[in-house]
Amino acid sequence: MLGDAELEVLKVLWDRGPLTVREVLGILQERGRDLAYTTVLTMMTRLEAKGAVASNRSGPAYVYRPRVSRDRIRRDRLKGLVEQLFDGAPGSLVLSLMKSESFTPEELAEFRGLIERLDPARRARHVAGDTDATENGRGAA
Amino acid sequence: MLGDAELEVLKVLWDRGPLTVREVLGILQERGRDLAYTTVLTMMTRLEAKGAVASNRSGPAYVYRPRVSRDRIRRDRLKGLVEQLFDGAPGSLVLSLMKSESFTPEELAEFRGLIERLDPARRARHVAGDTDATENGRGAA
DNA sequence: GCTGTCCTCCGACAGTTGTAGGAGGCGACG
DNA sequence: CGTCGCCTCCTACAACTGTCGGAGGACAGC
Repeated sequence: MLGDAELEVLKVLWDRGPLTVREVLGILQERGRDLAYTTVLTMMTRLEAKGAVASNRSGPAYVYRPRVSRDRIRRDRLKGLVEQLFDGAPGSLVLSLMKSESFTPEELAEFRGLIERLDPARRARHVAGDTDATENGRGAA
Repeated sequence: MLGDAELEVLKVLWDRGPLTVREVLGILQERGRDLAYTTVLTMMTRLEAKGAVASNRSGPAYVYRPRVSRDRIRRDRLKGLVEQLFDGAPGSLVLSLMKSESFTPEELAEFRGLIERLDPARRARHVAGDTDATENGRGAA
């Protein structure tokens, strides 16, 4: 759905809050990304058409803000990848990643903690129902 | 790089070994995927142009076989996703996935084993404290 | 030898994405 | 008042992807 360049713009909005086209352009240019003003404008217009951002006129220019969270996009991409290449089994993905990436001891510790929390059979400690419902429900459609 | 339809064809080749265009077409049609012969031919030709498959004439038709492994594609996509959306920190991805997917006890056990293998130094040590995932860049701490 | 059946090659065409130019509106300023 | 600068809108266009049709070669069977 979202292309690479579109995502790049969306990421700027996630990181730096509501911004105008010119501001986004400026930030991207600081990073060495050399684009025309209208290119960024097109990206943001398309993002709005796709429902990924919203805008409201404020002063001379429109100000855009994200309408989808980074977390939602992350989950969607992850889910797509799992279904497309890992037979729908997220565990395969994790295994694949663990085999091909090196993790810091901190990360490993974190995983350990997470596993503890996810596996009540193993350690029936206080498994607080911390299902962080950060966003709208996992609707079907 | 590879589009969805191209990947679909490649997956058939991974699963069912060297095949002709007509055989791939047949398999896809069995799955309810209704395509023209030439469409599949185009996919396979493009896959070959991209180096993802190889072919050799054998009898009346070319027989195609994968030239890139499923594992390679998996790793590449995973890496792309990590860089694009998880700040280059594979740990963030794993955390995200673990938070939003439910795993079977078998998978969790597998992860545990994997963690042990990846971090032998800490094998016996139990991590104290609740390292809260602040999700910034890894290492460099 | 003509026809039917496969196979490949070439070209086409629409939709998406990345990139941008030019037209036209509007307020600031000399 | 004319011009500059900034903003949006519309249009364009190339690359990539998904989808195919028709031309043309090779071989089987009548």
